[in-house]
Amino acid sequence: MKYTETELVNYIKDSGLKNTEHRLAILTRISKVKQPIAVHKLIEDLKKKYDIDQATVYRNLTSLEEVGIITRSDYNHGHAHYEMSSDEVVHKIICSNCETIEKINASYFDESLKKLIKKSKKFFGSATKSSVDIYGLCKSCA
Amino acid sequence: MKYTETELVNYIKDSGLKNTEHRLAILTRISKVKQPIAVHKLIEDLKKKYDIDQATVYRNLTSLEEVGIITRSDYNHGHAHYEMSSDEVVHKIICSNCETIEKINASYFDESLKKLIKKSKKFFGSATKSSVDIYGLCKSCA
DNA sequence: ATTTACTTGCAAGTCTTTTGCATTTGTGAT
DNA sequence: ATCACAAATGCAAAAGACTTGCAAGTAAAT
Repeated sequence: MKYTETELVNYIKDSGLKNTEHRLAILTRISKVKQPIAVHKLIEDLKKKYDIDQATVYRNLTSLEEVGIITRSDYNHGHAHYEMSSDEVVHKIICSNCETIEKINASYFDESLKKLIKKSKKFFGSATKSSVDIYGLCKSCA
Repeated sequence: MKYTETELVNYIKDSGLKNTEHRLAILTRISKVKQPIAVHKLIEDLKKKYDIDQATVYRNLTSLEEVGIITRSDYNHGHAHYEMSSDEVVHKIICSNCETIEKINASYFDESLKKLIKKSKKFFGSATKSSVDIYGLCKSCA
């Protein structure tokens, strides 16, 4: 999935947030990586190009997540990862050692997942996000 | 699932770890809660009964997880939760606000999950752990 | 009982994330 | 264009989660 600058700007504006240089830079970076990006990596990358404070990055990650543009996931590594939000449920396999995250297509999950989400809504109240994750060791780490 | 003290002691001994008072206390506490317990809660609980240092708790959580007795999960809250390891895949619904975690039975997932794990092994190298999680707001928080 | 490797407590340190406050900047109305 | 105001930012400090070095203690095999 590719995003044009205009698309990203519109995501921000339509959400009610202000379109600031830093906010757009953060979102652009997230939109350009194929896998969820760790916050420390994101900050490191952004600091190369912009004079940006880590507090700004963290505050923007929170606001962008609140409006649903990006999605946070922890992968048992003690720090958060972010990626663009997506309607389609993506299944991931995560290396417990090096934190490599690979998306896996498993559309045969969709039906049972829909069923589970429905059940969850009845049971809980709301269901906004779902994840199907497998943990293991990637070929380099095994 | 209930565990006797002897069972827990055997888990520890069979794993090659030493059966210390603290280690058993930690494992016992984890085994007695029905849902994954947050580390800060675990430390708080244990300090009421034992003179135990947080470093000891963290070190034991790591060692018990390494040998496979307990399982760590982060739920996008910035801190780890632990529960007894289990062969059966349990599906969970997590309240993004208050961190309530409820197990949900969804055995209709088992087959597609087996398929995905098989695929993951081929694709990645190994697949040791899997999770199917739904996030939302519980009835009190909605 | 002795030995040895594993455990623990303590204190300090690291890493991740948040917060208070003064200043700056988008954006909608004038 | 300019104004006004809420939203966003930088900086520095702090809070929260977790780890580490080291000396002392302990489980368990011999």
